[in-house]
Amino acid sequence: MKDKLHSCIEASLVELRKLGVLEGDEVYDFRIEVPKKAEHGDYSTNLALLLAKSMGTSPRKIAEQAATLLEKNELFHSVSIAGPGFINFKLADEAIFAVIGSVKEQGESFGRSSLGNKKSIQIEFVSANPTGPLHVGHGRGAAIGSALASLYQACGYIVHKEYYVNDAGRQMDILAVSVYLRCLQEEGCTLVFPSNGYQGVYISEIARDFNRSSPWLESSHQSGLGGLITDVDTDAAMDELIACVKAHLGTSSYELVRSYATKAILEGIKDDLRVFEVTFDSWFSELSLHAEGIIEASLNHLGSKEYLYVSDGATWFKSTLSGDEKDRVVIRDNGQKTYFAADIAYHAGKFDRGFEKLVDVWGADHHGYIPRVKAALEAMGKSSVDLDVVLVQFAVLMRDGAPVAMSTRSGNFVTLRDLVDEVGVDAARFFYLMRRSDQHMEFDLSLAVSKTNENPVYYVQYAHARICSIMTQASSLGEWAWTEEGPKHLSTAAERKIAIMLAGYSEVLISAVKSNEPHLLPQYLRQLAQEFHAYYNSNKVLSEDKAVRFARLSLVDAVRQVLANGLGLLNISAPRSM
RNA sequence: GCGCCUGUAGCUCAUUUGGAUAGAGCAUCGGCCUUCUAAGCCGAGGGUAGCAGGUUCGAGUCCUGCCAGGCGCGCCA
Repeated sequence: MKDKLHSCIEASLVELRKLGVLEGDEVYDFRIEVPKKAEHGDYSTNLALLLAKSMGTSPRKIAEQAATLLEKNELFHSVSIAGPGFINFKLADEAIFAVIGSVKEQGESFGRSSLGNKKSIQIEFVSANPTGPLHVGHGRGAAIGSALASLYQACGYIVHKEYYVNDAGRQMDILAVSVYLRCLQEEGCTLVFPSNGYQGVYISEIARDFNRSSPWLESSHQSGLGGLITDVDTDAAMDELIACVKAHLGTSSYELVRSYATKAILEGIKDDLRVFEVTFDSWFSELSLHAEGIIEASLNHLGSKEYLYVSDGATWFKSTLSGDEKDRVVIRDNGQKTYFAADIAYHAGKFDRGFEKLVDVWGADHHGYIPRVKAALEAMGKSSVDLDVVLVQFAVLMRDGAPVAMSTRSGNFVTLRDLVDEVGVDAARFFYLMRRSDQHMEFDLSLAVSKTNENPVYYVQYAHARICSIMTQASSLGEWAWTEEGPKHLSTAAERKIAIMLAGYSEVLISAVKSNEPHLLPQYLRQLAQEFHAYYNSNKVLSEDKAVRFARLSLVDAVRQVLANGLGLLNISAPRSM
């Protein structure tokens, strides 16, 4: 509808130029908006305010001239001028309620658009280190990433969802050592478990399973690790411990422990996501980049363009060339490639795989990482503007009014699975998606768990269920249909408001995609549900008057369809009864 | 110290990307089930949008300076 208005106004601009009222051929970025107050009409535009600025005349005067022209269009019931020079439109009933027919006709695909023009986009999200189960912090990234994926898809993009598995590097060594120490303990060895190892109970469970499946370990258990395990919890001590375990087990056995542990954790993560109904198209292993020499290749590429230099025995990437605070190490003086080196190869590789646009969903604590990745993409000859990084803030987890400390290392955290078990997928998702992702969010566990009825998801779902119930009863009264007479029987402000909201659904999806802000959809759905609930309470849908009944049924059925479509994109159920 | 982000009702958050009188939920108070689901609706109270300037027809939104909070600042990932 806004598009239609937009072209009407464009046409009137041409007229104004012909009449000599308007000079030049400047393009004006005027906006069509739905005013907050119904008295201001169905739609309004700030066109005259913009014109006045460049022409140096009074906005109201221009508005009047434009309004006289526009009034001739049969789309409008009336055109008026208000305030500093807003042009307000009241549309003809037929135009306003035409959306009902569109919803009916398009059904599940109502709201979809071709904005993306089949552009291929990859969305990477969650990508949590495989060192433990997903906790409630990861849940937000999972919800946002999957919602974004659906939104992009609805807007005409070809979407690929990926999970980047950080299965290489020191953290995985720490994981392997943690598991191995638990293996020894299971077999009766007494040892001091380092506090900077992974201490969650799930580590012991993995160790137990591993012991059962790998009796070859027994000999190594018996010999123990000697006196090398200390309770000094420094990074250096951990490195020493890692080296010690590697030497003790030998490379192949050590790799066996490590890959077993990684696999077990990853299976757990996949399970957590399955329970949360989040799916991925691919799981990309960081290890595979190392194994296949891909990192090497991308470093060579950077080297050949003179983006690398050696200093203090390490190899550095000149990220400051693209505005990063400092240059970054890609190869440490011990010869090991950094995580960043892998990330360069990974991100550049995404474009080589054919994706035209990338979205990364990261924890907000990684914000300092953006400049170096963008710098790397530029240096690799890719366009950094095709990478959007969506930062997801996860500030405080509250229980009984007090913050809950969370740490993967200590195993002291609330898992995503626990949350989903307690409140269900629908409530958890809606809760995560309701607020701007880059905004700190207070997650009140006591509230989420104990008073689930306060979750706004039920408010939206309830509206849907209510309409379904009406529909069931309507069908028992016989066939009904939306006819040309319909608009005549829909005349209240509330009915217009609902129709305008329905017409704006597609734009909500588009702006959510353009700004990577999925929360716009839940906000919209809540508002639509609110309009419906209010309408329901003051107007009987199943009126005695057949014509009125048909019109109202058509309106609320369109609401039902849009609620269902929106909830569907968020992967939240739209129950027929509650 | 430097960088990024944030500051809106008692609490948790929105605010159509610079628009008209800043809105919801929770909490408090008062109404509405003998008409379609009360997980709902209607009403009341509650605001110097951190503070101070600036930009312009117009600022919660943009700019500057303070104040407060969060995160980041490693040859970790």
